[in-house]
Amino acid sequence: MTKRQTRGAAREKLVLEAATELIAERGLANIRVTDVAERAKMSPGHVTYYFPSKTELLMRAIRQSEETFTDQLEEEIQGLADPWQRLSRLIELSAAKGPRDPGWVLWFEVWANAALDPEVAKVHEELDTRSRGILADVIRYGRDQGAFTTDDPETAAALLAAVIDGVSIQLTLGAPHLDRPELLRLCAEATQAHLGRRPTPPAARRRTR
Amino acid sequence: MTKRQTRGAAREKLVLEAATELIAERGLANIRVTDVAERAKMSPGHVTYYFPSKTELLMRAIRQSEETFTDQLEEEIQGLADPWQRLSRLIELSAAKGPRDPGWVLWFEVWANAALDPEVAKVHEELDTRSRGILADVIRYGRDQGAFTTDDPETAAALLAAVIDGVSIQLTLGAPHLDRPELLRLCAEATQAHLGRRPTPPAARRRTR
Amino acid sequence: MTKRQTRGAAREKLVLEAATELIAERGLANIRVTDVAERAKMSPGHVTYYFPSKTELLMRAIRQSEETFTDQLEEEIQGLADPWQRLSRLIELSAAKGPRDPGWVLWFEVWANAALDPEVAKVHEELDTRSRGILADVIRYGRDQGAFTTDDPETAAALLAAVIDGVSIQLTLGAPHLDRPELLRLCAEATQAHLGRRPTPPAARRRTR
Amino acid sequence: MTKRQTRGAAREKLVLEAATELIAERGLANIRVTDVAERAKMSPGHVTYYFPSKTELLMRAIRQSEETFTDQLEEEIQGLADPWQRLSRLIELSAAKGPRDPGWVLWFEVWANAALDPEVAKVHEELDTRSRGILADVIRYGRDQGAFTTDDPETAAALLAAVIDGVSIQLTLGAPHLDRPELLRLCAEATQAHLGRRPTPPAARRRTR
DNA sequence: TATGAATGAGGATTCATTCAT
DNA sequence: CATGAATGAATCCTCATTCAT
Repeated sequence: MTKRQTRGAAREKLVLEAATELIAERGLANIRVTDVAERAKMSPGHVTYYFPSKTELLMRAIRQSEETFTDQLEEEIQGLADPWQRLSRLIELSAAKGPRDPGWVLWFEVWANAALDPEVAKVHEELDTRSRGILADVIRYGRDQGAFTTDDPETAAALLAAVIDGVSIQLTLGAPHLDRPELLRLCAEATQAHLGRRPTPPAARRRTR
Repeated sequence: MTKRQTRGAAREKLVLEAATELIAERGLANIRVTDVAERAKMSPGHVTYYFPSKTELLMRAIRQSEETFTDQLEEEIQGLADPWQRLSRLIELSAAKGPRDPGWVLWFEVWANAALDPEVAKVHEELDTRSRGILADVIRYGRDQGAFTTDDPETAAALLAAVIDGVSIQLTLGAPHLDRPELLRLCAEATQAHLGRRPTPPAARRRTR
Repeated sequence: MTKRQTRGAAREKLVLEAATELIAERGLANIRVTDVAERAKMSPGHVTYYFPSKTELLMRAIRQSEETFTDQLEEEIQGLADPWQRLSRLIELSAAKGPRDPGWVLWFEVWANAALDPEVAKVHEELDTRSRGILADVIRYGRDQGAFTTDDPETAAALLAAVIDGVSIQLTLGAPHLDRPELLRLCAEATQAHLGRRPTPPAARRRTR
Repeated sequence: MTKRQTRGAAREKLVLEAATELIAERGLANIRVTDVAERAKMSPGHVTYYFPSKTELLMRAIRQSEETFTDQLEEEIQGLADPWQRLSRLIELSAAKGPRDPGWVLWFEVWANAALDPEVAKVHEELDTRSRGILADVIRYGRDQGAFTTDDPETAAALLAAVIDGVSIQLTLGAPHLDRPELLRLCAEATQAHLGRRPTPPAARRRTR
């Protein structure tokens, strides 16, 4: 890898980061190529040089953001031996941290656009599949450890994904009716009910998506 | 109400319907005042006459769509005496009907915009509150009938809302991993686990949101 | 025709005229929508309102210019009873008036673009067909009057068109080797040779295309 | 000439050829420096290194293309002793070969641009003069051989040039009214009429401009 | 020589909004 | 009420040209 390539990759990453931030802040439809360029400290023309179309740019930004999160999630999860703790930590890390959580605002954009644009739909499915795979892995691990009772980890993962999504919507939009710990407890409870008993109440720690 | 007012109201409704359809089809960001005017068979100038700003127009379209649905939902639900049946029918009517369900695509738009625009956030909270109120009513009814065990219908409603939302995202985006009946069963199951046993298997009928 | 329509048509004509002038002055590739708008005294957006694309605008400008000329040509030609005079006047009116003759610069643009763009090719063929039709009519008239000898007016028209075009290129580009009267004489001579003898030398009058 | 210079000249020629092809294919206005660079298999920066401005590049491409053709034309013509044959072969080689003949599409560009840009006008005059010189030479040769009757070869050449140009426009733009042999016959006929009788029927061979 | 990343002015096109009719 | 022509700011994208390597 030459110096030039390194530099190019670095600048590309800059653009991606700028785009990611801006989408979360203002929404896909409300940012201009120029905004991204400004934040990435380069010319608008150069943003287009790397990313031929606006859509292209935004798609890539979304994918990168999610991959970064997933990598961190998997790594942290591996360190926990107790299945219930692992599950509970997964929920805590995945669910929205609170109003306007950038990671989830990004997901809202993906959902809205995936429903309309086949290109985005493809990206969504890809990310969604990987994400659900991680959930299923956690469940399989618990089953193999004898902690969970299930013969269909995929279905359990679908339920888990649904609750996390549903609860995160409420958290991201600042639903004033329940606080975060309570909502996360609901997630865990629903999953536990599906996977078997032993409601080990999860200890809560923090981490921003 | 004079003839003129009646006519005006009718045309206003036309615009609203046109806007609602278009948002679900193409997304908030991709429709123009002119598009709405064309579909409502009037001039762009006249659309603006009724709705001073584009935002205004879209906000009202969203609210009206949801109110229509809620009205129908409540009416149909009232007719069912059995609490479990009522709950199960609620889930069935509320959850997405399948890929690209217009009602849910609209919700995706609301989420994405509510996270960024206080105006939309206000509308979202209003609609969301009413919606969760209906869920809580169903749960309270079940508790009063002795079918459900809970001393916090609001929390139960929050869980129910979360699962319906989460599952509907998967259905609307055409997740290929599970089919609708199975996903609805997951919703019912999770709610039942929270509210007490007695898993009355829900009878399935159709209705479009 | 209402006042509004009249006004619309008038403004459309304004745009057309502005575009025609500008193309002849600077060439198709070197004018901007803004330039046309400025000369037509309206906003650039409105130019696009009438003519969705730049190409569209320019095509129409070209067609209108040619039609105007053709109409005038036909009218003037009709007035001449003598076939040789009619032919000679046709040549004089059609051929380029001198360096940078606007009408012919426009034709250069048409040729260059017709060779590359099917849309323009279609317009060219249409105009070219009408133009050659007029030449053929003049020749047929001469034959019917007993002045010309030919049993194929179309072929004679093709030759006449070729000489006029060829000579006009030289005149428009300011070829310094021959003057206009001499070149027009060559056109007439070549046609006469093809159509029969009696080389009535044409009397020259002026008219700008 | 060192190896380096040879290599440089070779690359320069590559650029010229690429530009020539592209202009004929897409038109002067529709090609980018980058396009030329791609076809010449070098970087856009390097194309600019050889040709400081886009205009410069295109001018030279046009000139080179024409010189190549003229050289070949003169060589082939020399081989024919019979004046009428020489003339007829000249017409055949010079006139457009059919729709979209690249050499003539290039000429269309030159005409269109020469009418507007003095730089191009200069190049056009230079090429045009040389070209008409060849025609005049052929005519002088015929006169010296006693085949043609004329005391003004320049004028005869002007007529010949005009017919060839006019007929080639029709051929290049795919005029569907006459076929090539017939049109070439018209060229020869018109020239013969001007130069004297003795219509030696021309033998037809091929060559691309 | 040669590269290709980077620039940034330029220009077509879009579209909410206004307003004369 | 209703129209739709007219506006012109906003914005995406293009591309000749530069320059560090």
